[in-house]
Amino acid sequence: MAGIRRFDCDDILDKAARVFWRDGYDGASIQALEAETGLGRGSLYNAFGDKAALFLSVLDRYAATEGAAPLVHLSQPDARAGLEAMLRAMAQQMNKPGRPRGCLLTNTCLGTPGEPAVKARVAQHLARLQEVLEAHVQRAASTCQIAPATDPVALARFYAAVARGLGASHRGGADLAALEDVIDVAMRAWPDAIAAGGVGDDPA
Amino acid sequence: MAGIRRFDCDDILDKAARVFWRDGYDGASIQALEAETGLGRGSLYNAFGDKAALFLSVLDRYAATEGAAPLVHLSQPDARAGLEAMLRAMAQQMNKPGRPRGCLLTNTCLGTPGEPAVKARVAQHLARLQEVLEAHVQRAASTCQIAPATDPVALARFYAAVARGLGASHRGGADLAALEDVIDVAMRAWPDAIAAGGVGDDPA
DNA sequence: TCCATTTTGTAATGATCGGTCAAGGATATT
DNA sequence: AATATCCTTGACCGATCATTACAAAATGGA
Repeated sequence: MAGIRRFDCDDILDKAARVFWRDGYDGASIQALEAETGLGRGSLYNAFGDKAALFLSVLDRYAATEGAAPLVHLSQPDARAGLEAMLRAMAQQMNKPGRPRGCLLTNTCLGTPGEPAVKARVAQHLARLQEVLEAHVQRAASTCQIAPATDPVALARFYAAVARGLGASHRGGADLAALEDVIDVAMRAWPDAIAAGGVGDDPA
Repeated sequence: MAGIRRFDCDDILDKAARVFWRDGYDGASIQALEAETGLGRGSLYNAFGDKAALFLSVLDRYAATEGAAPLVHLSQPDARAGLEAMLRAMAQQMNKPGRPRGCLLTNTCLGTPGEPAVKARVAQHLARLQEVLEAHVQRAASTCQIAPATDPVALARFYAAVARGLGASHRGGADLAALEDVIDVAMRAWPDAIAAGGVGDDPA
């Protein structure tokens, strides 16, 4: 039956990701993983280890591909436009047909990963988004694109929360238009350099 | 041992809620529910039906108590202050000691409720928040508290997404200060009546 | 051609899952 | 006091879970 591996690991990880994405870590059965990947139990265990190890591999690949894709928009010079493009890319991504709803990382974070190692890895990947956003805001501040009084950490926390809110809303059934609305309003919170006041010292 | 019911249904529902809240619907085992409530399987099934029916009862009670509590702030005359008070009440509520992390409704929405009836009920409760927020924004508009060009649905969608983002962030380990930061920034998106432009027609 | 290595398919294992059932005991009604 | 009704207890069921063990098979190198 074998001799040399007959499948592409990344391809299998992508297919397995769909199952975890749809059913959650605990909800994904080995049987479902077999069906989706087309591999037998033996192959899965041999190639990736047990369920937790497989999921960790899935998480890492997801973070490196789907999760990282929208972040490329942050590299454009205009910090505000970059952030907005990132959020819109996330919304577009979620609405691509034939894909499970929501975001794998957010779903898993909110779900019930019995394995502590899984929880830790998810938290690690989510923390990375926070770091990237903080760096983005810091860059905007150092290039005088936002109001000087802005708290960079607070702003990064906000947009990270918005990203999670997008995932949660989409998982709950929101369509693309609803996500676009959320982004429209969220971008109103961006502290343009023209504005006088910083964050939090609103006189109202 | 028995003859007449020896427990308070609402008390049991509160205790059961903690289990579902912590472990998710699928992750909550009957054994854990027995341990938390102090009741035997028979009593649980006799009083509430099967697991799905029990969870529906839990959801309804949660929505009527914990879920509805922050909404009372919306009734104050100042629409902006009311909304901010609601969000801060949610953050305070999540950080009360000894309670599971996140929001039961959001957790369940993101998790994997195998039962379609459960999914539907969660969606129904989450839609109610959306409706309440829409009504709140409509009231703000009719009392000239926000810019006339504001899209009420979009604004309600945004703050509903923020509320879910708060739950997701808290579930992921965020502390009260982080949630306060998110709220600080989110309130910057409120379209005060003084401002000229509406939502979405930003020239940028 | 033949062997060693590695994958693959299948079966079996022990644990846990949600759900059920019969037996027993306490209360309310008469 | 007797009876009927309801609740509780605990054991039990089939199904499914993740995991492991093992034998069959196919390739790569000699």
